[in-house]
Amino acid sequence: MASHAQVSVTAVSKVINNAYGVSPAMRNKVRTAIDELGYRPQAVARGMRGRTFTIGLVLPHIRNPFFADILDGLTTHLDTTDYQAFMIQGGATRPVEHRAVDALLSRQVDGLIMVAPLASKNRLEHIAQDKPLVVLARHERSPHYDSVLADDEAGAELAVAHLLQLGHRRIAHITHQDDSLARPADLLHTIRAATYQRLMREHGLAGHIAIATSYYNEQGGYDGARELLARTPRPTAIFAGADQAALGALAAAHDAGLTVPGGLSVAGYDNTHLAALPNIALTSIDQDGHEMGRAAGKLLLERIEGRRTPVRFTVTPTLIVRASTAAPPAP
Amino acid sequence: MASHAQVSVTAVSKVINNAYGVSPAMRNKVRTAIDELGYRPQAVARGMRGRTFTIGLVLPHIRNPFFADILDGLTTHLDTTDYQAFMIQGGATRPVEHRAVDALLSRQVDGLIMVAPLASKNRLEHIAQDKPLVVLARHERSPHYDSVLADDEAGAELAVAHLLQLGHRRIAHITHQDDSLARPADLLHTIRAATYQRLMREHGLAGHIAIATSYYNEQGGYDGARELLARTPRPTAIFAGADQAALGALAAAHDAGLTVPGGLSVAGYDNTHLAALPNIALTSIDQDGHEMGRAAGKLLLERIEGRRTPVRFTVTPTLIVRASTAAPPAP
DNA sequence: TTGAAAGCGCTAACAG
DNA sequence: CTGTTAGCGCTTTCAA
Repeated sequence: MASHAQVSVTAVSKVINNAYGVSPAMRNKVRTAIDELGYRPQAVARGMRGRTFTIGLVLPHIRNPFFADILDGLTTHLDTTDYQAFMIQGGATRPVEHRAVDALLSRQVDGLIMVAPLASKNRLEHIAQDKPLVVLARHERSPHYDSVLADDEAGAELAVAHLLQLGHRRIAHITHQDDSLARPADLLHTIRAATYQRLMREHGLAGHIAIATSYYNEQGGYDGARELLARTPRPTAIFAGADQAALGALAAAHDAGLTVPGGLSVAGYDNTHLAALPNIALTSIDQDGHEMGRAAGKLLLERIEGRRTPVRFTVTPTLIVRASTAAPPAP
Repeated sequence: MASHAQVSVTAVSKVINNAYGVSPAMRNKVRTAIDELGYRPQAVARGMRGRTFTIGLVLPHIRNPFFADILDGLTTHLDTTDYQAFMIQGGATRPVEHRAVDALLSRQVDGLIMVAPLASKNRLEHIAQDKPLVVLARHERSPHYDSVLADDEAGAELAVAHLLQLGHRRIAHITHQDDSLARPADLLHTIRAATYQRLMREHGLAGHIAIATSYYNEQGGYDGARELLARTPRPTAIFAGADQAALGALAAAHDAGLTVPGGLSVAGYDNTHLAALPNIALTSIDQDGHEMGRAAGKLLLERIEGRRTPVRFTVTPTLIVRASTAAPPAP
């Protein structure tokens, strides 16, 4: 490349990096040669001295459409820069997540974004020690990494309050059981479940608290709802901690011969695209994944540029009412 | 690292690569040091001489749950090896896909898997010239890369034949419009649409052929179905080329006041998890994405190991009948 | 069986 | 403003 342009490799490097000390003539010569050869700098070699312009995105999995919103937001921001995001599946267990992070680090990414990680806070701080890190959807405060999160307490409150206002008293909840080493209070599903319980108690409904612990996915929602609907007296509303689980709950209601919302009200969380489909029409909590992804990208690049002080970016969720919730059936 | 073990870097390299010419004693010494230091070789530096043990997976997007099946299958295979897969979003347009591939190549991945790429066959062969490549879901034959695909003609035939057998005559189809430079006949949505037309003609129903050209996603299915349902006479069945579009079609039917399957039958394609939900209960074509992902991983590693002859792996789809299809309403 | 040495393609420090 | 030089952490000859 350098020989084709008849200049030094240094010159090429400087042009590519927009560094000081290059004459316009030189710049042109190099640019021309780059175009003629279709030359692309090898990110891998650049990485040995400086940056790879690569950031790693650790997603638990790619089945939840909410993560697609986050990715889109991140991409929106990154498209204005030289950085590229690579995704890797963190999986459902800590060893797999651990391996995924190692894989990213050994490939010299410039920074990491982890979505709802299972790792302990210790481990996250360990990672943050030598790589810029932004953590999404975890509530702990760390001096070493940035956080992007939604106010899950406010969101859960919106959902439960909505059901209470409709007149429901026997409101049940489906929560998630994971392999995390985080403090429970820092996990979004724990917060959603705790808020549900708090509101029930505040309304004198402590005796009606009913929680099914399964998973934030379709099967989990199905199983959880089956269990809840088998109880006596049967709940008149189910607040599922995630839309994916709510879909399963809708299925279980259907199989139990219950109409929604006539026989059972169902509310979800995340406001994924699917919730908006008319024959799903799921009341849900919107938390703007696009904005969260965008913010995560912005914060990470700031950190890569050298910021050391931690930043916490919070999104305020809103309630989206659809046809899956209504007043309870007359007793 | 080498100094800690009191051996040469060469020795370390050999141990890590299980190369010949290392005594058991040496091997042990190095292993011990590796464990003590928690040492991880830098994939990036390895990449400058040899492999990075990284493969790139180019997905159009991560919103379609079918791609999650493919990824799971791929991961299943890769977990038995030293390779790691990184995903990158190829997007809806060729320039974005092009950029994604460049990003992967400049990071020295050892091989590429592209799912339903938009690039021309020429461009794919160009890529395959210097990187092992496996292409999923495209039908052209190339001497330079491997293909993993489902028999889309057989699949579409299953769906349409099913509707015909139920007694439908006014069967409509929703197809996809993309930014691809491939030969139309090599694209799965073109094949599905062409097969639909062929079957209609073979059954003397050429006059009832009705195709809406939109997109294989929820909004596309909704818009396409709206258009089809506005025609006179109205179709009694819609075969959507993808489950995602079928979901939108179900929504449109709902909005048009049509019950499914009473007023309208709907069939999809891909048999995603959502199709199995009872209140979706979508008749669909299953094509085992898990197996396709597994095969793609296997073929790519073979190619990385040196295979040069092209391989074509085909999956045979099956029909999964659910409650969204039934006999047409009496005229 | 071992290790010294020569790069891989780049960036950063320094000299001209 | 430009080019020379010294590595980055590995793998791969090639001598010892």
